[in-house]
Amino acid sequence: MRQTELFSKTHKDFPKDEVAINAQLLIKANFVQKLMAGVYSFMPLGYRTLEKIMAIIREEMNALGASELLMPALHPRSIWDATGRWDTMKKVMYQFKDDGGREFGLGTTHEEVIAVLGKTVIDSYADLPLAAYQIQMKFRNEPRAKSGLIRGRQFIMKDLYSFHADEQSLEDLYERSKRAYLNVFERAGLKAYVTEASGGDFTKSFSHEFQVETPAGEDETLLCRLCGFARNKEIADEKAGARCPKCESGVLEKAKTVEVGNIFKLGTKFSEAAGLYFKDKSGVSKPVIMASYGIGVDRLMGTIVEVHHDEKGIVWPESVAPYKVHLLRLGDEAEVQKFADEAYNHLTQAGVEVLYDDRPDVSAGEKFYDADLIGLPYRAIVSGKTVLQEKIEVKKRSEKEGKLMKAEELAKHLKI
RNA sequence: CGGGUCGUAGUGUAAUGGCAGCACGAGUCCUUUGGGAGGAUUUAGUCUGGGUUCAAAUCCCAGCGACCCGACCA
Repeated sequence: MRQTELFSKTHKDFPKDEVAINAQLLIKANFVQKLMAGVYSFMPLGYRTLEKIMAIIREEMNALGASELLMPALHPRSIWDATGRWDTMKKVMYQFKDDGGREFGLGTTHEEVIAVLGKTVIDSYADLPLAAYQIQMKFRNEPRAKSGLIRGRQFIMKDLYSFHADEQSLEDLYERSKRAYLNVFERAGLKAYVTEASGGDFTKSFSHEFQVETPAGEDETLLCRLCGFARNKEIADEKAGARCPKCESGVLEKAKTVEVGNIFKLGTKFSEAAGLYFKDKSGVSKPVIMASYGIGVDRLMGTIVEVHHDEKGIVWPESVAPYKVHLLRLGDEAEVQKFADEAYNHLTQAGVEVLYDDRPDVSAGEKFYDADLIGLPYRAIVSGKTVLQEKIEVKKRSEKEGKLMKAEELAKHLKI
């Protein structure tokens, strides 16, 4: 991508109202723009990062045997009345009427819709288990949107729903989903703690949250760094400083964390409400057992920035960086242009994702600042100096010193 | 939803009742090009509505909006 063609421009100043680091950096580097509190546009660089994150999520969900689908954001009141949640979720659901007086809500979550869909594919125990997921926009009337991408009124969520004939089948997928979730977060550059939390209205057992430690977090989690045990502070009987109840040798610490995912056993509440039943082996009709599994996709992006940045800007993990290499052309002389164009073409054709700062009349210093701010994993420089040696100067964002190499060498290096 | 802070050019800021100014950005021209270059010139603003006053960006009231603390958070 040539930067002269990119629908994006960095800002010289931090946005004055933002305190959250993820909001400051993502807006300054123009990965996102705020339309109103808790509602963001994803600019080309931000959208590419989102796509990278979504690709990781898709791989892990598909590996669980789940099918991807897409449900509507606009829901009729009737499906929410069936579960009684039209009233109980009044405060968080955007609800409205059309000119004819019909009532609608914008989806806060999709248990109601998926249960209805389940009826079209599930008849018998032989159809189970099944799992389906989507990556879609959710709407919640947050009384207080805050912390940039961490808590929005409109946000992107991956929601997976699973359907089972018995508890054992549910337990099996539930445990496998924990591993899949940890894979997602690890691949995105985050260490997540599987955290015991309240099971909510639907189950007596715990639900599980995936918490990432960062000062920007709005949750408080008691965790044991020794064995990785973690419990939401809201339900914990223990206090900070107490011995870990799991490994019995670590000490529990209170940490600020961001909840990037959660998994819930739903039981049969939604299947019963929607009339989602299956025939077991003896021909008896039973409600399908369900579970739901969520990941806040854009919240995950914000959390990555909270964890991976320095005083100069973002330091993207390679797995989610919008491009792998930021190629900077310093100087507009014909030889430099030609050499830089060739390097860009070579890398691109070799399959390397390159953002090419081909802007004319922009000082070297400004290009350096922008490159540090945007935070791609590798910076490659072409200038009068490097052209003389017929090489480019390559430096990792996370390192101080670069070295000269040919474009072919860089392409080869990145392929490994 | 309670409490607090705050709304001035595209962005960041100054002007504490008396001519709305500065920097960056953007446009044009010239010079520059390894860590946000220099000169010349042009451009653009007081959130909305009401009130007080000879006079309001400034004081008062209301609304709208942003951020922070709390409450809330399938």
